[in-house]
Amino acid sequence: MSERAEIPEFPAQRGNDYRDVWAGQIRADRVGTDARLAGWVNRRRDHGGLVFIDLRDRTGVVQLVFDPDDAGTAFELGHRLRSEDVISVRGPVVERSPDTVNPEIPTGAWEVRVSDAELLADATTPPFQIEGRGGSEAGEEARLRYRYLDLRREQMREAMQLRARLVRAMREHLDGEGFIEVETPVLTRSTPEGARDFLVPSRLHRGSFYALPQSPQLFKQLLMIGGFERYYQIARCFRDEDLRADRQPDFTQLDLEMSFVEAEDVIAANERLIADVLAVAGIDVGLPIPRLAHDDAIARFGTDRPDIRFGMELTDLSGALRETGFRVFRGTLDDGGVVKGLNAGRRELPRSELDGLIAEAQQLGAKGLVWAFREGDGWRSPTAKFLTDAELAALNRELGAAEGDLLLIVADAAAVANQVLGTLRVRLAERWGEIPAGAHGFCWIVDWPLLEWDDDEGRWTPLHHPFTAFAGDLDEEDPGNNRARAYDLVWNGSEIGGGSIRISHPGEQERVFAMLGIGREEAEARFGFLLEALRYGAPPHGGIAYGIDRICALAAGADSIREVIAFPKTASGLDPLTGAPAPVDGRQLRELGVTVARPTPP
RNA sequence: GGGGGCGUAGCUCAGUUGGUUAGAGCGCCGGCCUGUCACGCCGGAGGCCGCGGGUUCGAGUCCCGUCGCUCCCGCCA
Repeated sequence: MSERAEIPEFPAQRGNDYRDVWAGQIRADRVGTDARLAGWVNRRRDHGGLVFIDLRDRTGVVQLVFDPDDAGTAFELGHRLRSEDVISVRGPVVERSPDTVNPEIPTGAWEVRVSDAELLADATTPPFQIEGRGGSEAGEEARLRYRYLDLRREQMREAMQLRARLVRAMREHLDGEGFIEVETPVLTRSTPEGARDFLVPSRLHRGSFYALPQSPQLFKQLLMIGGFERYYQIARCFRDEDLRADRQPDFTQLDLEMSFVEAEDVIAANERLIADVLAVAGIDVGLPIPRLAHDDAIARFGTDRPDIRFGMELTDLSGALRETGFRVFRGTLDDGGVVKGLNAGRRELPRSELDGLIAEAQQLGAKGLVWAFREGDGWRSPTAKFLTDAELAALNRELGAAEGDLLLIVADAAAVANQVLGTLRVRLAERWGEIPAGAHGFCWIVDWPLLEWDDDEGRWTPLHHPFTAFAGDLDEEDPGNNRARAYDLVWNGSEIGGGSIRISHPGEQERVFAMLGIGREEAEARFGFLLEALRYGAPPHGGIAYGIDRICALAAGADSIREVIAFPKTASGLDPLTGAPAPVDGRQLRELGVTVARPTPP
C-alpha cells in the first residue's frame, strides 16, 4: 500500500533515550549518523555468528545487524530475542553492499549496525503470526480476542492510518467551507421510531432512561435553529439491531447540516466534499455524480442502492405477457404482481448451478425462478413449453437476448421480484468477475417517496425519517403519492450517505406526524421540543449523514467495516476482548433501581 | 426469529466408503551456521477432532441437540 513509501516527516522523539528516528525514516540521508530506534522484533534471522533482526515500528521495518565485532555484549541479546519482543537499539546507519540490498522494502538499501541494545519487554509467543505478507490469516475470533496484536499487522495499521487520513480530510474540507464542528450529547432522549435504542438507566432519576443517539438528527436541526448555519460532527451513533458485515451496534457518522439551502446546494457541497476526501485514498470521483430517480433505480437495478459499475439491468416483462395462459405468470399478474427478467449474458451453466440459483432466489423470498437459454427464436428451458412462440419471441426481444444468453425470470410481488433479481444481478456479476477491477460507481438516488405502507404495523412510515421535507404540496389524501426532498449517495452498491431537506415549519411537521399516525398529543410528548423550537424561526435547512466506517472499508478495499474499526464486535454483538456485554453486580443494579430477570441456571 | 457455510496442533488447513498409531505448512523448543531478509540444515515437543448425547463391533467421518465464528433474510426511520 501507499503508506509503505510514506516517509514520516515528524520527529520520532525529542530528548528521549528510546528513539530518535522511526524505522520507516531510514534513508540515505541518515547514513553515517548514529541512530536510536525502538519497536518490536518483526522477524529474526540468526546465523550463529551474525544475527539479523527486522525491527518494526508504526512506520515500517528496518534491518538491524548484530555483529559481535560491533555489538559487544549486546550480541548475546541479539541471540535471545524472539518475535514481538520490545527493544530499543543504538548504532550507525550504514549503506548495504549492493549484493545485499533488499528491494522489497523502502529501507532495504540501508541497515543499522547495533552497538547497544536493550530489551524493554519480552513477549510471549503470540497466538497468531503478526509479520509476513499474504498467506493465510487468523480467524475472526482469534483476531478480535487479541485485537491489540492484530492491530500490529501491516494491513490493520494501514487501514487505520487510511481511516485517520480520510477523517482528517473531512475535517479540513468542511473547516475550509465554513462548517463548525459541534459535539452533541451521547446521553439523550429516546425517540423510538426506527431502530431500537440502547437505553441507559438514570441513577438520579430512578425509572427514567437516557437513550444513546441513533444519529444526531434532532440536535443538528436545533443547531440550525440556533443559528450555526453550517455544522458537522464525527458522531458515534448507536442502534440496537442485528449486525452485518457493514453494520455494527456502535458506528461512526460524518454528520452535517446547512441552513438556507435547497437540495441542489447540499448535493453540490457534498460532491466537492466526497471528491476531496476520496482523493486522499487515490480515488477519482467523477463529478458531477450521476443521479437516478428512486423509482428508476428500483425498476432498472431492483434496489435503491444500485451498483452501476456493470449492466445486466432488469426488464419488466409484464407487458409482453399480458395475454399469457401460463398459470404461474397469469396468477402473479392477476394478483397485481409483476414478471421481471434479467439477461445474464452468454453462460453455459450445469443444471446443478441453475438449481443453486433457484435455491438462492427462494432464500430471498421468491416462490421460484424461471431460467432459460435463448435457442433460435425460442428457449431451451423447462418452462418453454408453457409459453407460445409469440411470447417466447417477445420475451427474447424485451430482454435483448442473443443466442445462448441465460435469462432469469421472477414472477412475484414487485418488491420481491426486484429484490431477488437485484441481488442475483450483483452475485452473478461478482461470481463471474464482470465488475471491472478498479472501477468506482457513484450515484445519487433522488426523488424518493416520502412514505411507504408498512403492512406489519398497518400504517404509513417514512422512508428516511419523519423530519424529511416533502416536495410540492402535501397530499394527505394519498400519502404514498408524496415525494421527499431526499438524496442518498451510493458507492459501488453500498449506501454511504443519506440526507434531505428538513421540515422547517411546525405546521408542516405536525401534518406529517398526523399522516404517520402520530397524534397531536403524542407528537407533543415525544417531539414537543422540536415543534416548539420550529416556532422560534427555523431557517430552511438540510444536510446529510455518511457512514464513515463504510466509506473507509470501501476505500481500503475491505469486505467488512470490522477491518477499519479498531475494536469491533462480532456478528453476535460481543466483544471477545473485553467480554462485553457482561452482567453487572447487584449493588450497581440496586443503585439504578433496575431489576434483571436472569436466565435460570440449568 | 429464519436459512446457508465453517469449527481437527498455537495459526491456516487436509483427512477417501465409518476401520490400525489423526497428517501437512507455518509458528514454537533445542542444536549447527558471519550476509540473511518468507535465511538454511538437523532434531524435537505439541491433539477433549467445539461441547453433549445417540447409532455402530468400531465415529474426526453418520444422526440429534447445543455453543461459537461467519454470510444472508427479517430487522436496520
